[in-house]
Amino acid sequence: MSAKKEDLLHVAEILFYNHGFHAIGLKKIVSESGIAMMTLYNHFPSKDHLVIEVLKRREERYMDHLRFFIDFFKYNGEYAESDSGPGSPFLRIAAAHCRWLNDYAAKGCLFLRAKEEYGAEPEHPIVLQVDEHKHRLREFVQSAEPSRSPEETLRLCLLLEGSTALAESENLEQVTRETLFMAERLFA
Amino acid sequence: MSAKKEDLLHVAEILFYNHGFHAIGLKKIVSESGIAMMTLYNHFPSKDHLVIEVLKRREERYMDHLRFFIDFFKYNGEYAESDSGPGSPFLRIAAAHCRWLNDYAAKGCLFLRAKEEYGAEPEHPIVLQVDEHKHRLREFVQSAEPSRSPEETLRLCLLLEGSTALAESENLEQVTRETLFMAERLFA
DNA sequence: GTTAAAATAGAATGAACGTTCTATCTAAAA
DNA sequence: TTTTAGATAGAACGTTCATTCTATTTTAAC
Repeated sequence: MSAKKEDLLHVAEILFYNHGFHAIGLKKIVSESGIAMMTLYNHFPSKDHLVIEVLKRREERYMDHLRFFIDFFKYNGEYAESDSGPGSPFLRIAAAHCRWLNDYAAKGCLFLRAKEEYGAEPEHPIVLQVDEHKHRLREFVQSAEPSRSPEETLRLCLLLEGSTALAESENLEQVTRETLFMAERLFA
Repeated sequence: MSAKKEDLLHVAEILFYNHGFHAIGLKKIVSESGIAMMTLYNHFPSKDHLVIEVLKRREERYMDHLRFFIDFFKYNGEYAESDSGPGSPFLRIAAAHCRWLNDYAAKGCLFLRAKEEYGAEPEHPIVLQVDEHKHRLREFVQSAEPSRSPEETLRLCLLLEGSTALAESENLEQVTRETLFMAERLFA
């Protein structure tokens, strides 16, 4: 991947996340990333393709983040104040997700936001990309602790979505604390 | 309130909810509601003012819905399959909210969506309107069962946000079932 | 029935949109 | 050194945006 393309995707993700997909024009993206309009169209045939690539790369980073911090919390019990040790994978996922919120996601879930903005067409490629992402995330959670029932997996996903949404309007530290408390109550 | 203004706000809310705020132009709103452009500007000085009025009315309907179904579920224990009777206000709020999701909110929280689309300016009137709405909602939850701690109130709000978000990508009946299950586990 | 004010339809405005075009520049292959 | 292909900057295209203007019609008061 060329350095210009990296810059482009980096700037595009920041602008899309801060302003929304329809609110940001390609001119702002190329001017802020210092590349030419035709270079953008050389790498991506349309704005929609750029959006999809941004989503793919964010999913990759989010999943890497989860995997990294699940392991990290395994050896550092800081996901909760209890003495119960490193905790189950479910608890570590909750902690890793809250860390993601703190570091990168103070303005909601970019995937849901994309689905909301393009969701009037349920077969739109961007919408399908988001649906597939949410499916993969649920499967990741399930496979992290296969002994859990599908219902328990859905409950953890609900906690993750809830913490993301609530952190948009409430104090993140409180949201994190209560998310981990609820996860312990439900999955201990 | 004139009938034309009612039509305008009704159509605007549907279009905003289905397509997003930036994606919908005023021309589509006036043409779909069958009124003149200058009539819109006679009632609302700008698109932002129209958005705020749409949000105000949706909050009113949502709160009325909650109040109505909290009472309804008080005398009809259908919020859960348990035999525990009509349940606490917290449990009834969870059930009423899931009913709202089923009837009116399959595409996420319109308030959060507004905050996300206009949130680049934290002092934007639309953003402030959303912040105030979320504050009022939390106070409503707290006052519905004053014996609950602020932490418990935040936990229920997290469940509400989580069910709204998760219902965008998962089956609503499953989401409802697990939301009520979690509420019972946490607040029984 | 006349008059004053409000509401109407639809065009006009200037800016921004996604996309394409053009003409210049860069850099390796021959 | 010349050739060739791709990358570049930025203007141009046709459309749509929020907002304003104009000219006509409707409404209500006297």
